[in-house]
Amino acid sequence: MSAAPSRTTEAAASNLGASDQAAWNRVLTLHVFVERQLAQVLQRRHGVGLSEYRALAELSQSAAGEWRMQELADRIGLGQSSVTRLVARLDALGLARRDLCPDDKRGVYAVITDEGRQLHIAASATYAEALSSALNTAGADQGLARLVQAIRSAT
Amino acid sequence: MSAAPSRTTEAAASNLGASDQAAWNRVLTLHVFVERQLAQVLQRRHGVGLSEYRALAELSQSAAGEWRMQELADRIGLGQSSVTRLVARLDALGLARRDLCPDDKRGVYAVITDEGRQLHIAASATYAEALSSALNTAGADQGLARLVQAIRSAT
DNA sequence: GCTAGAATGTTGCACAAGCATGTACTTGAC
DNA sequence: GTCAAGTACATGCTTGTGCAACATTCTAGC
Repeated sequence: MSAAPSRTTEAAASNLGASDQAAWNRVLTLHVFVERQLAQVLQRRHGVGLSEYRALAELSQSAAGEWRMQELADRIGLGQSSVTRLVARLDALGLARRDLCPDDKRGVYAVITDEGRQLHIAASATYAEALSSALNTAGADQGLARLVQAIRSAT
Repeated sequence: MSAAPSRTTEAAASNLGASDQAAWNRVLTLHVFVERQLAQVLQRRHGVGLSEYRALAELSQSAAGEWRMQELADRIGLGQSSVTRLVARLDALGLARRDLCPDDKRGVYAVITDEGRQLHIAASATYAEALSSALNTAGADQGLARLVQAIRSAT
C-alpha cells in the first residue's frame, strides 16, 4: 500500500481535507457564537452554566432521574473528574444529590432533585428559545446560512 | 401581542425549538469528539494546543503575517484577554512576536515568526489529516452520519 | 486646544476543565 | 481463598478562559 493504489486515495483524502477544514471552521464559528449566547442567557436568567443545565437535562430525561457518574460524563461530553465536581456543584445548589450504588460500592448515582426538575423545566424554555434565536441569527449571516440549514435538516 | 396572532407563531417556534435542540445536541457531540482528537494529536506531535494552532493558521494566511489583537481574537473566537495571553505564549515559544502599531499607539500587532510559519506548515498537515479522520470516524456512527454529511456538503 | 467618551490592550481574579494519581471496590484466574 | 488486574470515582495540580477593572490613546464636539 505505497504506490499506485494509494495515489488516488491520498489525493482524494487530501482534497477532502482542504474542504473539511473550511467546513469545520464554519462549525467552530457557529459553535462559539451559539454556545456563548446560550451560556449568557442561562447564567443571567437562571444562574446556572451550560454544563449544569445539560447535566440537569440528561438527568431529568432519564427514566429514574439518575445516572451513574461515568454515564453522565459521557452524555454531556466531559471527563470523569469534571463530572465529580459538576455534581458537587449541583449538590451544593440543591439541584441534584449523590447516591451510593447498592450493588456496586464503587458506584455513585447523580440524582436530580425536585428543585432540579423545576429549574430544568424553567431553563429548558429559555434554552430552546435562545437556541432557536441564535440559530436564526447565525442563519442570517451569509457565510453560515447554508451550514445552519444543513444542521437543521440533518435528522 | 398575546392572543390570536402569537398563537401560530409561538407554536411554530416551539416546534422548531424541539428539533433545534436535537440537532444542536448532535453538533455538540460531534464538536467534543473532533476537537478532542485534534487537540490530542496537535499536542502530541507538535506541542501546541488548538488555540495556538488556530492563531498561527490565521496569522500565516494573513497578507502580512500579522493581525491586530482584537482582529485575531474575533477570528479564532476568543476574548481579548485570552488573546493577550495566547500571543504571550506564542511569543515565549518563539512562534510569534508582538509589534507596536505605528499609527495607533494603542494598537498591537501579533506577528508570526519564521519558526511559527514552519510549525504551522508541519502542524497543518497533521491537522488536516486528523480532522478528516475524525469526521470519517464520526460519520460512521449511526447518529452522526447525516450531520457529518450535511456539514461537509454545506459550501 | 480641551474635554468627554469611545476604542484598544493588559492585568487581577475566579473558575471550570483536563491530566495524573490515589483509593476503594470488583472480577477473574489459579 | 488469594492475588492480580481492572473498574469507578475522588483529589491535587496546572492551565486556559471569561469578566471586571484599569491605563493609555484616539476621536468628536465645542
